[in-house]
Amino acid sequence: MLKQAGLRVTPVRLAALEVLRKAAAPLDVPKILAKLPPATDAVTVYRTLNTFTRKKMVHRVRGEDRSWLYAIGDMGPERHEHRHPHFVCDTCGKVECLQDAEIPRTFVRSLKLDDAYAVTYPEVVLHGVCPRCR
Amino acid sequence: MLKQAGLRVTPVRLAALEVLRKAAAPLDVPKILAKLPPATDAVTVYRTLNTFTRKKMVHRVRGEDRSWLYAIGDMGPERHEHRHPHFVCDTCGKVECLQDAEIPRTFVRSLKLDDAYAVTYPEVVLHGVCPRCR
DNA sequence: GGAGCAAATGCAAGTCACTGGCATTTAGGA
DNA sequence: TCCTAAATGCCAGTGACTTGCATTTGCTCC
Repeated sequence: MLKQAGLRVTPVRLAALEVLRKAAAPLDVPKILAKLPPATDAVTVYRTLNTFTRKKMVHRVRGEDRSWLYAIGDMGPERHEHRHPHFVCDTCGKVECLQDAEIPRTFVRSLKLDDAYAVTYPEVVLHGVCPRCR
Repeated sequence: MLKQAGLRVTPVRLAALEVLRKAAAPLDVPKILAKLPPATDAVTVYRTLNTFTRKKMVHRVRGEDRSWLYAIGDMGPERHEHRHPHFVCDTCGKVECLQDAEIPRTFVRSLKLDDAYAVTYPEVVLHGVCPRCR
């Protein structure tokens, strides 16, 4: 996979890929770092993930706390596309996955977007006040 | 307004409220700080805004990057509800407002959400690749 | 119109995610 | 095996934000 991208095969890269491969969900850098051997240099990991992103080996998505989360190719957007909306409570700041509600397949189309934009998936965040804060 | 919330009336608080009152859009702390008298202590402003948030005098919404934006009560979510979707390019990371596309009024209802959640506005972020990165 | 005190402030210092510079090491083609 | 560009590791720096603590200041109660 590294060779395919024209990158050298190095221990850090292999380890990072392995962590992402085993991950059940997209991870941010600190979480990745925690799963890597203790002596691993944080700077290298940041650079490694930037490289992976540039080479499109991983998907980089925004986390709820507005950090970047990384996920390996075949478990990227498709598997984690969050077909369900999220709910952000503007009082307590908590975020919930609304598993039950599904974003209609027709939704993106209904926006009548310019064809120049290639949408991979829609993210819906409902703002409001959660049951606990009302 | 401060007294109503059971807070003391102090110069920093008055100035911060004034800045938010005059703001056309939600601001993050650095931006607020820039509009305050030069000698204003950043720590105090952070604390002030946390206090305002706790007392529900301001709305705190998430910014595009990992930051909080603050807006005063009556120009909070309603006036800045971003009735239009946003587009995030997962290649270059840039965020755009898709002014032309409007989120259907019926959208939130169509999700058939639990009544316990009081939705003030829906935020839609389309992920994909922007025209420039294709 | 004080006096007293909790609340608010200001300053120093610390944390945390992340970046840039630069010397050293190393992968991998010749 | 050699050589070089690529990758790493370490240092230091940035920028947003927090914590601790001593000092100041609104505000209540006399």
